[in-house]
Amino acid sequence: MWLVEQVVSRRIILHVDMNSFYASVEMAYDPSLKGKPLAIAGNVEERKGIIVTCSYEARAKGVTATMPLWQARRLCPDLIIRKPNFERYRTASQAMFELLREYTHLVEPVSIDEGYIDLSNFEGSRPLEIAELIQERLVDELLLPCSIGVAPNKFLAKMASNMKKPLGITILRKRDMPKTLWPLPVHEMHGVGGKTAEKLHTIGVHTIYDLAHANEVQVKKLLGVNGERLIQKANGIDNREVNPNAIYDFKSIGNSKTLAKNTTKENEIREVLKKLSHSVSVRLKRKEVLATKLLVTIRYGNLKTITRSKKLNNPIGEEKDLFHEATELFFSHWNDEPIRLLGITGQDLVEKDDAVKQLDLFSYEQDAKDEPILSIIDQINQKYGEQLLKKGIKVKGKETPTPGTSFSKDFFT
DNA sequence: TCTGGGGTCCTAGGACCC
DNA sequence: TCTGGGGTCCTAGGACCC
Repeated sequence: MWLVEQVVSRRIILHVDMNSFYASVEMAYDPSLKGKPLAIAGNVEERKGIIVTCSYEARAKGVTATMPLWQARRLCPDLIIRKPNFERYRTASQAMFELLREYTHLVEPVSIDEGYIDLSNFEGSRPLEIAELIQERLVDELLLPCSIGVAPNKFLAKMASNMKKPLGITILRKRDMPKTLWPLPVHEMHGVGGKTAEKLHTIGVHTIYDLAHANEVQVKKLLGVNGERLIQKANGIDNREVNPNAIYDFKSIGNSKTLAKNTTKENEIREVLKKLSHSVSVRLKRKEVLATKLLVTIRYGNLKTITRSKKLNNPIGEEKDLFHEATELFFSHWNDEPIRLLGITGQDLVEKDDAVKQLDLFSYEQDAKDEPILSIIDQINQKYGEQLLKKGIKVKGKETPTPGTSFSKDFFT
């Protein structure tokens, strides 16, 4: 126990946070944009465009992320607006993480533009020197500015990287907390949003100090298990590890689209669901996974948003299957009011190979009673024959198990 | 002229089973 | 007569983050 605490307390974690990432990448591609008020905005030609991110020159004029485009233009008439170019951002992101991995493999990307590094076992230079080197190199080699937090755990590193922007490096030790962390309003804490802050205010918690010293029972009653975690973090305790493999266990893949105009037309709705099914299918295939649960999001004209989901008998990934399930879900729950946004998300993802094995076991049990055996074999062959063949598995057609018995491994040669 | 699109995690109620 | 209690699965919604 003593040993564990020694090890834990000696960790050195960096949080690297890229400064106005999309805008910086655009500036790296087109140096003429440098030093100018630049905003990246979606839906530029439609009425619902909002600012995704903007340069510090734009921020100086009052432009902020999520601000409607028309409002940003009014605040900053010479604002340069670019549409997002995700391919570019992904490429820049990869280059950025590769640079970080030159120092250790213990790099955990959190999103496209931020990540944690565990330098606890790094020999040689001091953590601050490494942070400075990383920051310099990202600017010199990729033209991308970042802020870095250096701390004994993820939470403090995250809070630290947020303290100096742009191009800051902040060390936040536990003994610095009373001076730098505790005086901050509680809503500036990572994990505390508007609603949680409001709830905390009702019990007299206004600063991170207040939270650190709040009554645990009271906070837990108010916020559930999250309340306990928040109190721990406010006290500088966070034992979460830096996990370089976290990016591989993604849980869902979805796409949604705010329509140019609200609609009640069925053919338009089908058209949108079709496009969404297509893009989700492409992304599922790229990651070689299938969805065992499908979620449809409907946002009405009054911004009321509902989700309807369905557990699927068989994992799916094909556009037509996604479309089929999505339309069924949609039309059995739509209240006929005008639609503003539609979304399709595949959840509970399984590896394609696993899915094939499981499907065979189940599909026989479910379908066998009503259908001739051969047609089930045909079904499997039709749907998965290609994949099975690739793996050197051939489905036998001559076996005739009694309906009601389940498939065994012997069913495949 | 308000408010996009990609996610994760947690909670809570009902069904169902033992 | 008047109904336990625990566990799991499914679904819907909410909060939060970038």
